[in-house]
Amino acid sequence: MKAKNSFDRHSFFEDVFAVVRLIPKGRVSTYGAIAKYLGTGKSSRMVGWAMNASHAAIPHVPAQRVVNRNGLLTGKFHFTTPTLMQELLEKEGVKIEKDTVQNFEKVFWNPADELL
DNA sequence: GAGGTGACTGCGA
DNA sequence: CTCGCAGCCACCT
Repeated sequence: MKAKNSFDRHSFFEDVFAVVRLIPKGRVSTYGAIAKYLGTGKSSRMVGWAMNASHAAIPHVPAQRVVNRNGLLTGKFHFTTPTLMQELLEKEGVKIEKDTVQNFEKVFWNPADELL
């Protein structure tokens, strides 16, 4: 196939990036919430996969604010350093313990609830 | 163009 | 909370 990059056309990556960038500082969201908001619904994997390309997104996407439904920093190994994700969140006021967001229900930000 | 992969989720136990 | 199973779909080779 042609060597088409994700940026050759309007892909849902951009939609994911747009939503993630809307996450307020000190808040976090989940892949499922974003997926549902975008309509991908059950395919929350696609959100995670989209985040895989977030490093190349401009402006930068605050992927550290996106965790799985358990509040676990599942994607921290995809950052520059495995500790960067936690450090960024703590710097924003989000408490992290054992790679898990503390008070997750309180800092959770649901796009389908806030944006719609 | 078929097959493999994955930063996930929901449900049952 | 943990463990296991199945479904899900865009992207890459």
